[in-house]
Amino acid sequence: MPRAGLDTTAVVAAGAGLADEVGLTRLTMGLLAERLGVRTPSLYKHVGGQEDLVRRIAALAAVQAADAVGTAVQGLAGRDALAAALHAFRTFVVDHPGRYAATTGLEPTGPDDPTTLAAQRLFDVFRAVLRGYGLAESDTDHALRMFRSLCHGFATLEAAGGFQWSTDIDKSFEWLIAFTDRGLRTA
Amino acid sequence: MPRAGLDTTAVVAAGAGLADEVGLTRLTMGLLAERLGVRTPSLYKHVGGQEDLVRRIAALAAVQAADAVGTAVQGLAGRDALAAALHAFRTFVVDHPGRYAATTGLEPTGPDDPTTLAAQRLFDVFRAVLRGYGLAESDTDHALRMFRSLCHGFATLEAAGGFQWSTDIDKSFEWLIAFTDRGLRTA
DNA sequence: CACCTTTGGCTAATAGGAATAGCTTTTGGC
DNA sequence: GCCAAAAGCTATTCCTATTAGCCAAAGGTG
Repeated sequence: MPRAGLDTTAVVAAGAGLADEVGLTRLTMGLLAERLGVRTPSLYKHVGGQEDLVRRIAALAAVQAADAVGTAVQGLAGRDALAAALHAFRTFVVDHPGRYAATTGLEPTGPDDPTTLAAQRLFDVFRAVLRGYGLAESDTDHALRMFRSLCHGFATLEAAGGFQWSTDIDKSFEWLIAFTDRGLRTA
Repeated sequence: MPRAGLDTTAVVAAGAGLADEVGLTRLTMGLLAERLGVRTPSLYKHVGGQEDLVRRIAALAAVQAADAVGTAVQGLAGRDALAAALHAFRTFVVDHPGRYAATTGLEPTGPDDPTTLAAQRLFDVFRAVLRGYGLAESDTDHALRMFRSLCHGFATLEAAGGFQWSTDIDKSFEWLIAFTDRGLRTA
């Protein structure tokens, strides 16, 4: 029997892709194994189990989101940076709902948790965007949390199909950007 | 064997309570049955299965949240109403993380879905709060979505322990209220 | 009160997914 | 070519959801 040549990274990447396709809740070890052309128990040579797999997918998602937002923000400041960051984040979540879902609802195990570290990168990018608004030092953490709540809330609601009625979601998003920009400038 | 005297409402209520205690993901039919002093299959006389149970818990949560926020807002307007609504919502989610989690991540089955109807009640309360700001008709839906994203994002992040570092969460929440009020008044 | 239908509980059994044990073969360094 | 480690496999266990089918309790009706 020829070997599949898997390793942890490949398994996690495939898991993330599969989660995006079928939804995180329907991501099963058997389905992932089938996708990789392997029997289920073989996966346990590369990941510790389903919980470990989800944690690793979450870490991957955090890194990728931070990269996407960081790249989008390059060379911009103020409202342009804000709009670019929000757009990039939203796009990431819409394109990768499964792996983003992995990041929600996991209690952090500690400060050396890879997921925590990856999330830190995303915070740093957001913090850089806020810097352009010249907030007082004492306001920065609050603004960061507000910012994160807004991004996370909008993204999860949209990904879950939570916005029911007909008004154009893109327009709402632009409105939200303008709203945030206004609020930050008058802080 | 004496009867336990269960009905659908009792099962759902117990399920919601248990979800709050142990977390929605650890809510199992066996655990719920044990809590009710009954064997697992008996639950299927009252609810259609686990998915149905979660939907019913979600509907319950939406109704209760709408009641809590609606009551808190009574007789208030403007910034006071805004602050009261946000506080009530946050308190509800912190006190009932399990049942609130049930409301997230379920695709709406249709417009006559009880969960959708219950959520509608919550929207109406929020809409009433916004009315106090005298927004243009065209802005209302956008503001409503923004509002909802903010509430949902903050609440889920806090419930998941997502706010890591040390800054006081209550202070951040007050800051968020002031921020929103400012943004809405200059809309 | 006897009867009988409905209802809510039970035991037993099925199905499917996660995870482990232990065997086997490939792979890569020497 | 030899050998230890790694990566796959089959077989098995455990746990949870769910269904089938039986039986007793409640409650209405003569």
